[in-house]
Amino acid sequence: MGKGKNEVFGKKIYWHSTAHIMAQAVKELFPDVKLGIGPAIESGFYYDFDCQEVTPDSTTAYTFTPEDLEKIEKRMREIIKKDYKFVRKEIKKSEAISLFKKLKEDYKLELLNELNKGITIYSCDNFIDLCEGPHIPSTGRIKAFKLLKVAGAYWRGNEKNPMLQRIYGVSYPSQRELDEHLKKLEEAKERDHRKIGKELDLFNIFEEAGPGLVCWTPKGTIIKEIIEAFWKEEHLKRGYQLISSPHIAKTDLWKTSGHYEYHYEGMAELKFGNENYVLKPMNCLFHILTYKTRIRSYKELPIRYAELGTVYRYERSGVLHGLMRVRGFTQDDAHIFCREDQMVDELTGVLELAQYMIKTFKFTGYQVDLSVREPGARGGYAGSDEDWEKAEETLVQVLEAKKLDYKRVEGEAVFYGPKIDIKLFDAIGRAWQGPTIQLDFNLPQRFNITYIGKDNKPHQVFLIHRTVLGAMERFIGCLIEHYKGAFPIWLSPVQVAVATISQDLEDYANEVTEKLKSHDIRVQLLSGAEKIGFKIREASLMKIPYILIIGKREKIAKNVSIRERGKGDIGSFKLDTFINLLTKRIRNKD
RNA sequence: GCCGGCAUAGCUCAGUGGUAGAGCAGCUGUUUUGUAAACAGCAGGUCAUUGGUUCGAAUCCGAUUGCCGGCUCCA
Repeated sequence: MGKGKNEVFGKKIYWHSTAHIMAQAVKELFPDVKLGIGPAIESGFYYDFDCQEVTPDSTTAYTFTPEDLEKIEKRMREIIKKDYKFVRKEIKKSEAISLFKKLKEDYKLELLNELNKGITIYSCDNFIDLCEGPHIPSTGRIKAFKLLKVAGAYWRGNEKNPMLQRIYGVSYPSQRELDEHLKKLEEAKERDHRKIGKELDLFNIFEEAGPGLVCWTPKGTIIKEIIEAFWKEEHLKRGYQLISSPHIAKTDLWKTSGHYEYHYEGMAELKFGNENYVLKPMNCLFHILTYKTRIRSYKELPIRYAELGTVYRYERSGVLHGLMRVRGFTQDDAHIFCREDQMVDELTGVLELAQYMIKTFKFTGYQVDLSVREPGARGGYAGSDEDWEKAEETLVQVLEAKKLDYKRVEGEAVFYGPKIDIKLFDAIGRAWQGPTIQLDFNLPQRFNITYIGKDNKPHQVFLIHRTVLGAMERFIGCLIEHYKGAFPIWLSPVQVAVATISQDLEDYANEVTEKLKSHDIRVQLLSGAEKIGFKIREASLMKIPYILIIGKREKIAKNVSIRERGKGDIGSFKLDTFINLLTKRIRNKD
């Protein structure tokens, strides 16, 4: 299947039909399961099953074993071989209700309750399912499939509902395409930042220290520091002022902001002397206090405070994931205090900076979401309807001016305002929120953040919270997967390995190493008794961009022999020539 | 937090009720080397923790912790 729009559509039909075949097989093998839903997803399909009745005496629901999956696959093959037709039928709601009542499909009945017209069912041999369709004509069209994993999933995604068993799978019109898909999944594992992080010795998360708390190694810290230095430089260029704030603040401050009630689960409170303090889950309050240290004139605005601020949030144990979701992380935070007439320029500036970051780090795939309110939802949101409408209008204006493809997502906004979220993808296609630009109608009110206007009267400021990377941990996690550990030279913890062929060449190798160091190049000398092949292998596995081979010939000619990552031996050069080439590449973030 | 799986040496992994294993890494020695792994020896483990079953547990059962895949959550 290609990438054309029709074919993508076809893929969904193909996968959805395979989900039906799977449901049929499961129902035949486990007649007491109740069906949930079985849609096609980004890459494949799933179907949810309630297994409570499979073992009616047990207090816990039956769960599918790997052996069950094999049995289900076997049964699916038989159904496919029979080449049953998928038959579509439109029926009345009342008929549908009595049909699914008879079948004891409680979940289908629940879905039916919310449907009014155009109710269709699909049958295939003796299997009937409530389904909008469309489907492929017959089961025989499925040529290759595999069931991949089984997982728990709440009915309708609500944790108050029963947990169903979800089986994931994928199918293709040929074995070759299926094999390619499976191979891609295998290859994606090689990009996993947790694996690469260990191999390249970039970071650790110690059980002894606590889950979700990252300890950067010397190599990881180099990467982090370089990114942070770059970040600071770019912010100063753009009129931001750097500030820095402590890790804790009095609980009362978080009560004033409203965070205390709302964010309680994720916030850690501690006794500090005789008073209660909160371990900061965000940096904004310190920025606001700094703003409020004096009366501000309209002439001073916009004020842009930026900080690489480390925050702590209690994330539930099941959601932690390497560097991508942690409990302590450094936000590349900034707060912009501005007037309404400055909003468009400020938002545009932030969006441009975020795009510049993405471009500099050479991210190709990302997604832009415009997160707005739940339609019709009234309570629980700060700000007036008018505020929200105007804010959305402004955000749209900015996005369209930048000609960005974006998706409007209702209900994704936070309670205090709408936002633009930029999502980065990991190796297996999971989206992680990186940069975010959020408008805040809440804090300016609660803290009475104002400026004195031309009219000599106080006006409420417009507050923008924003990150252009997201958080250092997550951003570097995405970077590792994006580069597969082969960082561009400006970010590489070790930029050059100097490898001697025999130990009597150490003098010249030292001379080369010192010269590189004097040009601020990060260099590692491999001067041990090992053979050159061993040293090359070591340096290659560490993904060092350049390896300089030092042998007798090089020493006599005062040359270095160069191996470039991904290219191999590129020949002998004068050291100065190499340094020029290298410093240019570093400068250009090539 | 929920569902399922997993946890053996620094790393990658073997070991299904009867004395804890390999490769790599480490240390010591030999080798002095020309573009992705030289050779030998040595050392290294309360089998995550904990309770139970058993004459006997890495192995079977329970609890806890952590990790993995989902779900939910995520200012």
